[in-house]
Amino acid sequence: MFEAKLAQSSLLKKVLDALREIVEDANLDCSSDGIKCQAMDSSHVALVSFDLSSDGFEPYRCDRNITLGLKLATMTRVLKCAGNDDSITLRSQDNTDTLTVLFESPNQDKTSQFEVKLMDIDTEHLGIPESEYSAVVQLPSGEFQRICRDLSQFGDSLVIACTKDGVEFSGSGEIGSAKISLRQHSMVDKEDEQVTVELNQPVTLTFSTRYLVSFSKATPLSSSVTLSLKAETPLVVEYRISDVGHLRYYLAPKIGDDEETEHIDDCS
Amino acid sequence: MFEAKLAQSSLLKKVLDALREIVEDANLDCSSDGIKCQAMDSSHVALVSFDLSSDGFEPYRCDRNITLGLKLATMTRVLKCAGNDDSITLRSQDNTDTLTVLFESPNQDKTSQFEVKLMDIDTEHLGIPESEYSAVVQLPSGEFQRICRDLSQFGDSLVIACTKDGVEFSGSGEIGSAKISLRQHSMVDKEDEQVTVELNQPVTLTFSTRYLVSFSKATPLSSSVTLSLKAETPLVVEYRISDVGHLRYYLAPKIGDDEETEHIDDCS
DNA sequence: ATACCCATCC
DNA sequence: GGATGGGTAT
Repeated sequence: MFEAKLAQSSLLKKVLDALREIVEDANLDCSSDGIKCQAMDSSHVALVSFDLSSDGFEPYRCDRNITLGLKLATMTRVLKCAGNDDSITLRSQDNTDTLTVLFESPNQDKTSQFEVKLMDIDTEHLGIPESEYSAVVQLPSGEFQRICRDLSQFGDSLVIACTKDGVEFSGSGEIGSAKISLRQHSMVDKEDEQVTVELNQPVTLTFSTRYLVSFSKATPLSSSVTLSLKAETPLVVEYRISDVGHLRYYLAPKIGDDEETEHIDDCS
Repeated sequence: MFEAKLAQSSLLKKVLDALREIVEDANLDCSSDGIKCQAMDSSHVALVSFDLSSDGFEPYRCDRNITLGLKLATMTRVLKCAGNDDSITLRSQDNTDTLTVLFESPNQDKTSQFEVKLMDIDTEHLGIPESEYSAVVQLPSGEFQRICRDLSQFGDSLVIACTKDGVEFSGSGEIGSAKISLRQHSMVDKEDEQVTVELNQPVTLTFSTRYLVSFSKATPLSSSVTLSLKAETPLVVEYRISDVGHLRYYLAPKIGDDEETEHIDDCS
């Protein structure tokens, strides 16, 4: 028996929104620790994973490890049925291929219950090596989203260059070229509006703009985002989910003259 | 070398929005006086021009006269990348076909720089004769926009009739007819909400509603607008841009039974 | 790529 | 309540 109740169904909605553009189906791996998920986009260029600790749920019960294969389009439909402040409970009996989703309104006056067919999803679980990154940039997530969106007007590739002074995003295409610079400044009142660059070594890498735009759909999850860069290593884009866990994207840099994006599993 | 910095990039954005529906490409004529622009719509029915005095820029530098041929769709994309309170700097070296656009955030922590290819645009510079108008109407720009939009539901033609008492806008079409009257009243608290009619002679003229609706896209530039009317003379719709200059549209009245809009250069 | 509708912010 | 921006649908 698996049962997990989250006070804010909206949180799960945001997580789903953050995945939807990247993957169609995903396995939730549920254990006594909590819920983990790892999924690759269909072209094997990007990987997304998230971790929700059991501490974020109340109650949380997972008698034995269970994998819930979800069709995200279905889950999106279901989650649209949640009220803004509804709680959400996920429940699955062992040896069934069904997930029960239950929404409860704050005042308990309305409950909505859904039964969703589970899928059997082929999965390749990649171990992601811990790296010492050349640069770790933290910036407001809204700023990152804005930059990705703005630069998407200027070509398919987005260059991220980190120096001790800050970080520079650039792109160029038919209509012209664009370069956006953020200066490091940690002296700001609000921690969430900081831009910080932890630099071991200056680094400049090129990525597919389209994927970065998709990644930034996770913006509602956190007010800030961190980018971890290292040559010939997938970029990590991480959104912390307060008190519960995190959501991370991985994207291999484009390499060489043709600036093709490498498959992420070519870079292991 | 040409360089002009405007504290409010939003001002230039509004100017572009005011042109976009009328013309696709436009030449900015830059001199030590400032930046002027004059462009005709593709069917030669309407003309738009604006004047931005060098006083509105700081710094402003224009070593020698230079014409910047802009594709407005490109400039629109670039200006979308500006933050709300960013300054904007336009810069062009002599003998290049490139315009540099630089946005700087108020706190200087973010800068965005764009390189845009300039165009070579055929231009016919019309001299616009000064006229003694039969009537000059001033009204709140939002009111004018609302009236144009409302009357656009009632036919392609919009009649403007000025008398000593005020101004009357009317239209009629298949679904019925509409007449909107504004009484002159200069006794209002706020000058911007006044409706005034300076009348030399009562005048009633008919215009293409569609163009007037387009003109009223300039509403964000000024809280009031003036309409200058005279028989057989292009209507002038003027928005003052405080401290910097103005933007004007010209539109020949429809004449005769068929109520065809005359080409503006037929009326010189 | 453009237009319409919905949601969020002022 | 209105306006602006973003997302979705055509």
